[in-house]
Amino acid sequence: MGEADEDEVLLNHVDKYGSRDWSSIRPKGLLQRTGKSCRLHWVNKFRPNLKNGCKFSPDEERVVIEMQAQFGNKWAKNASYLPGRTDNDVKNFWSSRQKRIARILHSSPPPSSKSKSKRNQNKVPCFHNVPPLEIIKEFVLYGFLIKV
DNA sequence: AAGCCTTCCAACCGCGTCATG
DNA sequence: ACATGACGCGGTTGGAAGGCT
Repeated sequence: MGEADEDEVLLNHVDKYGSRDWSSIRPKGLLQRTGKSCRLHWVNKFRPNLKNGCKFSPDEERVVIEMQAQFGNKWAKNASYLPGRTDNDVKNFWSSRQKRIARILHSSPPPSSKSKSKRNQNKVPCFHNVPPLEIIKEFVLYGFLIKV
């Protein structure tokens, strides 16, 4: 079954049974995926009013930063303040932003994130590849974070 | 043109919580 | 009260795509 077919089955199922009945999908033989996997896929791709494929606006970035400062890594909660964004979206956004800041500040990346490519391990972070405006922006945002 | 590097995104995994029997 | 199964969340990983050297 192709990916498009799987999506169609998933959408039909949600249409019929709603977005809370995930465990019955596999037993019914509709899909080989677990209910958990189906739910995640639906939430991240098909949930109504999703902003698919567009980058975070400056306003959205600001909200993420403010909410993260207020609630911490409560991505589902933080995402609830961003219409059309999922917890995964917010989490991914924050994670890549943290890596960028860590690189800019010459500090090592977060220890928990296992570097996926060994070739990056010896690379010294530097400003050379970062556009000046980006550096300023990140420092402004980082300064805001420290202050909060 | 080719290889390297970064970023973005989708998905998996483990754990906590909640509902049900 | 307890066991079990399902859902939801947060951390993490891996691949694709595009930019850079």
